[in-house]
Amino acid sequence: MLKKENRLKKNKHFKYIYKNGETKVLNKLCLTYIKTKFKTYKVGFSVSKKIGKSVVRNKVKRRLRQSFICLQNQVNKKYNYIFVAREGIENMSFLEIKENMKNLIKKCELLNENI
RNA sequence: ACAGUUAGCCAGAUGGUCGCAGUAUAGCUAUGAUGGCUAUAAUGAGGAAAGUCCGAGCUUCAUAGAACAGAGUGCCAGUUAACUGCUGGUGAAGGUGACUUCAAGGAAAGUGCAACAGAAAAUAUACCGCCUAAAAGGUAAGGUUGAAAAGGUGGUGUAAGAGACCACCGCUUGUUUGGUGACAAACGAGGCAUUGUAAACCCCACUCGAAGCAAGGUUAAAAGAAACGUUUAUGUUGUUCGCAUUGUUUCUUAAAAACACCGCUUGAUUAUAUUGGAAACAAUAUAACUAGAUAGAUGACCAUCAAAUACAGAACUCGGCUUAUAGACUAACUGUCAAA
RNA sequence: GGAAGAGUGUCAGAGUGGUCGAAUGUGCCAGUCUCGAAAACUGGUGUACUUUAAAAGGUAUCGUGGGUUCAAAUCCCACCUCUUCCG
Repeated sequence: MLKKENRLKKNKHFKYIYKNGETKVLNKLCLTYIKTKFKTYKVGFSVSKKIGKSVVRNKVKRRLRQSFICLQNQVNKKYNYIFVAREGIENMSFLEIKENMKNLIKKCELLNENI
């Protein structure tokens, strides 16, 4: 799991990022990001009720978290991120999601490959 | 062997690497705050956690108040904290059977409804018919309609007919016996009057105050703006009475006006044994403490088990009901066929 | 987590248990009008299966499945889907 300080929690923060951040979409995964005001970066995940029942939603959320943990060290740490799942993601395997996330971050030019 | 009925049980396991949650212990740090970080330890979703359909605990709302309205239940006995639940029985219906199902009081307290068709839909003014020569009547056997037509079948009887009378069956009703009781059986009597519908209104008996952990409480509580109101407003399910509070509500800014902490998990708890009971269930003894999150904890990868998983994720807590469900197992019983 | 409400032709939306496949509007089709269109006016029109040479007919269907009733879109029960409200 992510550490507590790296999680987005407040509804207010989510609203702020949605309002002011930039959004990009790739293959049923959506990323909204903005420069951070906190000491470290923060990440949030959003999975809506459209995707399925609670079991399915939990599964998707866990896979998203796990994929982010794998990419954690390669990501630019001066930004806040929200990942939003779209319909169809429940049929993708873990590896597909991980690969997809990596490409999405690359597309936003936030991937720091030197570190 | 095949086909079934009932009851019960399991809900992938083991090992390795990384990672999460609260708890306990130790250390470091220092917040408005019971905070934050690191290490170690053991623990960490279900049989339905689901639907929210019933019932309770718990909390708040005058005194837990009054009346009317409203809602629910409905064979009998037992059981439970409580229930529309459960257990056993009675009756009815279904099945060859094991067995299963049932909102199963009252239509003789009253009101309503029964379309179309039909003579007539409940007070029979009787259409065709039958009978008396006709008139005026008698008749409810036969006909047609309809979901339903005024006890049924067979005889006696008659002008023709009719429970008018008789036998059997059904119905109503009385007594006796058995049973705690629902009810059953036996023996008589009536001579059939009074169709169906109460998951139509209703009557009878019993039960129900309301809202829900987003309940509600604790600490702290700065500045600005708007709306309503001056005995109104708000709360107490609907209405009336009665009662309580004295301002109430909303928005903006700063971590924040709770997004902190309590409520929150030791409980009608779980496991085992014994006793009582036909069973549901109850009593006693011993042992155990077993999730408590708040953008919301169980995941990712690898190996083995022939193969590999269905329905599905705690959100204050229990007892039921209902619905979803791959695969595997246990026990008892029934029918058919074959062989001995 | 808790509390309410809704589901009827293509779409919107009425509907006392009985002549209801079901008012009305909209959409679609045909006609009148016009040089041609629009508007207006008139008439028709749900879907599936079945039967027939065709017309006319028959059966089912008011979210799904049961029940009460002679008879259910309507009454009762269970389930499914959608919507709204409570910080």
